[in-house]
Amino acid sequence: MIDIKLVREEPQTVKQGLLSRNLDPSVVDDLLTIDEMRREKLTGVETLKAERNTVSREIGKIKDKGEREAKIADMKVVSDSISALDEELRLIEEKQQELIMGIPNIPLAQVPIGKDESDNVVLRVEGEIPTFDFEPLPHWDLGPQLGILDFERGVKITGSRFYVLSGLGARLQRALIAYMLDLHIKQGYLEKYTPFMVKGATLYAAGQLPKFADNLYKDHEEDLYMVPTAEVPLTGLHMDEFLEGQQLPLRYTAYTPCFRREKMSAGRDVRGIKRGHQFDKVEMYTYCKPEDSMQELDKMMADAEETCRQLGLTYRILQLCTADISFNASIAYDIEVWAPGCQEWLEVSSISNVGNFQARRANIKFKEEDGRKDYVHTLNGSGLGMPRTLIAVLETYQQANGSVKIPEVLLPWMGGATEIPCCA
RNA sequence: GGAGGGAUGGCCGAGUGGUUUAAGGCGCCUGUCUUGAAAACAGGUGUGGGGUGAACGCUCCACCGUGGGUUCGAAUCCCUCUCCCUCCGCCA
Repeated sequence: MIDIKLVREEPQTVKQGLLSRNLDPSVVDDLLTIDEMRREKLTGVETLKAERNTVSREIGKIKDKGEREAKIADMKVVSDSISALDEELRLIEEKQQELIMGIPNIPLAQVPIGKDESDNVVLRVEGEIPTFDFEPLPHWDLGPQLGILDFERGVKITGSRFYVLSGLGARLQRALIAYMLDLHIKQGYLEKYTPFMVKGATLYAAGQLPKFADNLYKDHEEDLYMVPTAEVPLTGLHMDEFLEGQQLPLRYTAYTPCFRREKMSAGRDVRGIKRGHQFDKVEMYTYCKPEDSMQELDKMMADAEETCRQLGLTYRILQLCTADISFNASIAYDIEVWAPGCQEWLEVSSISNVGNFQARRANIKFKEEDGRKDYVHTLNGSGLGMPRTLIAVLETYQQANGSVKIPEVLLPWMGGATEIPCCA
């Protein structure tokens, strides 16, 4: 949520932010108009309330019956006006809130302007595009051939875009998760195990509601949603808290499954397991002071990148342009790994500095010993997203005989297996 | 699922319609005293929003778990929901 004071004081900044995201800036003027109305209405009703408070206190002390009755009658009229004005004010505030909740974060000046994702900037590519002396298979052929990936039964028990991992395939994914969590712990993040379901208020705080309601799975009788990313419960952790300055930065890592309807992506990426309604992810999340957030962004980037490097994957770093950074983000980078079988770059991580955008919604502040108070900055990044990392590992480490070698760093979790044999 | 109890400031805790403008205590901050500290004493100490001002500030409104209601006036009365505790039942 952006600051209404910023809209008031620097409407041009906000408009430019919207323009850079290719959005209509006229909402800023609407907001200014409604804010003016709101303050006018507020001043009026508060004056009446002040009067009522004073006179009501006097009424308690008045002994003369006639005088007392007269004042009560007067205040009844005042009270009725207050009720009416309060209701008008409520509607105005509701409208204002609705408008402000719909405004995305303002991109930082260094974010490249772009029209769509094709304007993202490839900052660098790490590792060589691997070459094979045989035709590398895409995972949708390789997985079933190895007996570790079962599309039909996933569809049978749940529906399209669901699959079952089996044997060493399931174990490989579990190894990836365990390895990533352990790595991030070493990098200074505290592991959290959170609920996989959250209430509506938590999703509002994280910026997922109201805008992305379509993408969420919701319980049909309670106010409970399946998490679309661990970012949501990790934001919720410190919702409505005043943190001590000396506690910061707080760095967390968590594994959760993620549940998304993917209505927007109907028909896209239907082949294989690249995009499902349920996927696993290890997330990194940082709360810090505003002055430290760019440095924390660099750290989180480096920490996510280290995962790809240790896994021996070929990857590239993209700086997202204004059109492609998420609603919450002020600046963001993606990490994409190369999948030699399906011959494409797969997004396995998106790392964002959210600034105080989420902290405002979630009401997370910190206090310094010298009395300074401010909203924290939050950052989030995947480290990494699961099925796609699994795809890249399978496709990168496949051998001519049809087997798949296990990357060195995963061996401690593989129960002695060093490869997935071709007829598992 | 059933029965009962509870939710008040950073913490403890009083408060069943108007001298409560949330008592008192603890903690914290400032000052006096002291070489320094402790103790003692005095003062201060929440969040959000509005108005005003160059600024220290001044002032008003709201907030006693949530959302409604009754009333001239609600922490206090009524309804709703949430959460916590105790006991019973069921259960991986």
